[in-house]
Amino acid sequence: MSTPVRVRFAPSPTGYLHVGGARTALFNWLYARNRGGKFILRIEDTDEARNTETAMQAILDGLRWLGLDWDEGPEVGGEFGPYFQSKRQSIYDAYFAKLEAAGRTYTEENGAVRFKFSREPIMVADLVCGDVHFASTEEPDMTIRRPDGSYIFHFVNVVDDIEMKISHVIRGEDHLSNTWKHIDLMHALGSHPPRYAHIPLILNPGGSKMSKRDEGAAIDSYQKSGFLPDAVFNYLCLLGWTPRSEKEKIDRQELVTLFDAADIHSSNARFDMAKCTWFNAQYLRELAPEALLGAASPFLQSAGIDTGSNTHAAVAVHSVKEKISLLSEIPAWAHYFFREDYPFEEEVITKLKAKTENKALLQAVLDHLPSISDWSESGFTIGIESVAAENKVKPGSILPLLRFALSGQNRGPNVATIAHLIGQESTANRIQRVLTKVL
RNA sequence: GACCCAUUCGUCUAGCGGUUAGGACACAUCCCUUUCACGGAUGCGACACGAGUUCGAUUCUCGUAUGGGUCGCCA
Repeated sequence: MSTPVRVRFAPSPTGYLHVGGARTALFNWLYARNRGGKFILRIEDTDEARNTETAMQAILDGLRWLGLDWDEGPEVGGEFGPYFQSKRQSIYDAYFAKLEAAGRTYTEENGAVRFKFSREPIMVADLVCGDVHFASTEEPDMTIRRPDGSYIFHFVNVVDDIEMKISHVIRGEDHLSNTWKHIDLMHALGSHPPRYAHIPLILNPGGSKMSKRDEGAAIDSYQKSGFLPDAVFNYLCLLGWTPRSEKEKIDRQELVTLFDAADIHSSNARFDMAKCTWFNAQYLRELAPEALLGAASPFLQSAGIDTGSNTHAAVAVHSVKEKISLLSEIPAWAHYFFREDYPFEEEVITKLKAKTENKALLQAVLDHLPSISDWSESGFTIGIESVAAENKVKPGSILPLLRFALSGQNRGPNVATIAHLIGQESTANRIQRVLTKVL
């Protein structure tokens, strides 16, 4: 009972990191961290024709982005390496010889080799699905080696799990039906099978398997659309697993503490982008101004916004934090803090032109501006209140006009906040410009 | 076709024989409010179906239906 926990994520570098694969990695990682075990990354690149270096980097990048660090594997090494199946041929040859010696193989006419099943009933004692019984009598013997001497997934997967002393195999439920074959192979090789935990699949909103066309299928798309890794991490955890906890927003450390493979569900879950986005909004709101600016800067840059010289940049970006759910929304909500040539939304122009007194009110504000000596948010507000009183209107009649003048749009943070951040001079210039050119 | 897994609001789920079947997302309404949001409140909304076991089934058993998966010299 004291065997150390060693789990692995074993992707095949044929494309990108899929959301289902990412969650498999996540559960393995959580299990290892919870039990004080090792999380191993093994690259299953036995199919030369389909594997690429860029695909492998995409997988590594995706795991790193999610904060899933591996204890053994590519770039970090480990005592059971190499961690690329393409570099373990001699190990496989040795195990293959063992199987041959045991009389459990036979060769096809063209040179491919099959593993002779025991044809005994086999039970998979699954941590998630319970005891699953297989008769193992109908299926044809499985091919384990190609005519060219390279090995098939089922064989190398099993050999590596033995060699790397994997204690628990946590993988997608799509592997459950083949697990008896792996156990049969393990027995033939004289090894004890690891514990298995087959986790439910992530389905698209339509209820079928997530494909690369589905929104949210590729992990790098989350980064591109402005998700925070912690939010995606949290959401993915809750797809197929529920902690004994009332809340849903749970930070990484607490998830590690709470995680237990026994609580993993056995039915598939559909992916819901709206809820994932909600999680992101929650995590976004926790970011301090500087952290938010850091996270948002790639998006600001790609929108052509330069925040470098603006000393209020962090505060400005922070002021729209509660308006948005994704980092990618920030440029549209905060661009006017960083440039004077911001656009004016057409429908707002039309609305303002409809009332002739609007122009006079803006002029009154402009005239009053120089007499505001305290350009703090409260100082500005007092100034606006006095303009309102002089013109016998409520501040609520003036503020929307100002918002439009200062930002070009009809939504955003407090007008006082905007005015304070862009400064007194820019405020006057912006009102002046609207008066002469827009209205 | 054979085998395997599953089935609670639209979605994610709680429930582990007796509950007004709870929460979250989404949606709707109201409150707050200079806007947009946040937040708060309320509403909408589910045990796939049929037998059996039981004093009593969402919960246990068996069927049926539906969904998903596996049966590759892909992984």
